[in-house]
Amino acid sequence: MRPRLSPDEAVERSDAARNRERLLEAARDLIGECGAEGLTMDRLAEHAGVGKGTVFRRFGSRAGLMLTLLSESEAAFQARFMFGPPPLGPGAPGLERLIAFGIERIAYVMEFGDLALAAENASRGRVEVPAAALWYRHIEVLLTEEGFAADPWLMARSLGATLAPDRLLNLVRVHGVDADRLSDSWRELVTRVVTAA
Amino acid sequence: MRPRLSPDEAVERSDAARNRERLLEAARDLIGECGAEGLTMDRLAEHAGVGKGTVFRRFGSRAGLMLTLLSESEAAFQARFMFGPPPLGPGAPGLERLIAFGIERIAYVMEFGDLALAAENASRGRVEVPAAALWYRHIEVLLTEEGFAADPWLMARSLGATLAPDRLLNLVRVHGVDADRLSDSWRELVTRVVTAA
DNA sequence: ATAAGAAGCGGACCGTAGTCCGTTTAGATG
DNA sequence: CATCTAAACGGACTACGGTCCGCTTCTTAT
Repeated sequence: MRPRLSPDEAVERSDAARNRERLLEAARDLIGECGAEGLTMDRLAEHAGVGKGTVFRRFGSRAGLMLTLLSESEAAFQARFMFGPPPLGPGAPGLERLIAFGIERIAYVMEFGDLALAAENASRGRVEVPAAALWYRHIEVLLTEEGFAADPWLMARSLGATLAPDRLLNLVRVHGVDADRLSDSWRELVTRVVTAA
Repeated sequence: MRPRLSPDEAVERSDAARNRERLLEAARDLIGECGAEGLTMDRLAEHAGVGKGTVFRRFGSRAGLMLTLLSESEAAFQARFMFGPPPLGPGAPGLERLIAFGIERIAYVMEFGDLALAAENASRGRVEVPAAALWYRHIEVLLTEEGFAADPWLMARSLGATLAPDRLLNLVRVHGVDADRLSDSWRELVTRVVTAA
């Protein structure tokens, strides 16, 4: 009898693995050529030499694809604020970590912004980027650590909204704001929020 | 010779006016039936008995249509915070007006959120809702009035991001947060930002 | 090796926003 | 009333994201 595999340990079929590699490579190619917003699922399928159905089978949606492309850099970012050296990682006071978090996030968006933007726009009904829950939680913990008692859960989300890629990119690209100015404003914001009135 | 009219005083042709009325009525009908997200441009055209091209000629895009539908309530909202009675309108201290502004905005989004959401999603490249410039300016002025000196322009936009319809609706619909809690958090936020450290 | 069944595959198909362009018509002119 | 022209019209067309389902291929048990 064929051993039933639990979903976790299900093995990927070899052809499936090959196609996934092809698709990711093709995706990076196309993004390199045309930018993230120039990547369409049809062109990706054609460029990778697979059917369109395969693309959607792998990644579920365009957003899912973008998320996959982002995952390494996202993971690296997460690792840095959770386990890395201070002031971003543990070891520094909460406020300093909060400031560092925003500044690093701003830098991150400057680098991977288009991709993050494409990942956010789940076509149907605003699906939240899964990593976001982690950032919010992180901010919430730091707020609490600094003695912020009034609904830190919600305040974390408000502060996090300030760092949303679409907003930041809009400020930079349309209004010509630079990263330093964004960082200064973030510092001012969180400092005032944390400092008891 | 036919007098040349400047673009401002160009008169709308009678058939155009008739069609616009038909379209707006049909749009309100369909939204009443299916909600804002259920309104498609094809169905609108059919329901109004006009061609699809006419719909786009009138409103430019789906977002433009939604904006038009919102315009009266938007105008009313603007009038209230610019000329209405305190604490929302002039006459109250800046901080109180700021608090009132957020609370009213939250209430507004609870009422017209879907429409506002549909108006925001300009399909091509993040066009800013024109009214937003006014809100931001309003917040900026109030911040300055309260003695906030560190880049009030940018801080106004950060605070404004907190009140974005997609975010608020997500909190309410997905996380079950209610308007009062949002209002409390807003009060806390702006109070801390305005109160000098 | 063979058979069986699950996993994967592909591309026709759908709904949607938005564009294009040949045709119609309002309404001003004489 | 006849004429003329710019504005308005309409619907076929494109591009895109996403779904569906009959066919193919990998994997494993016999």
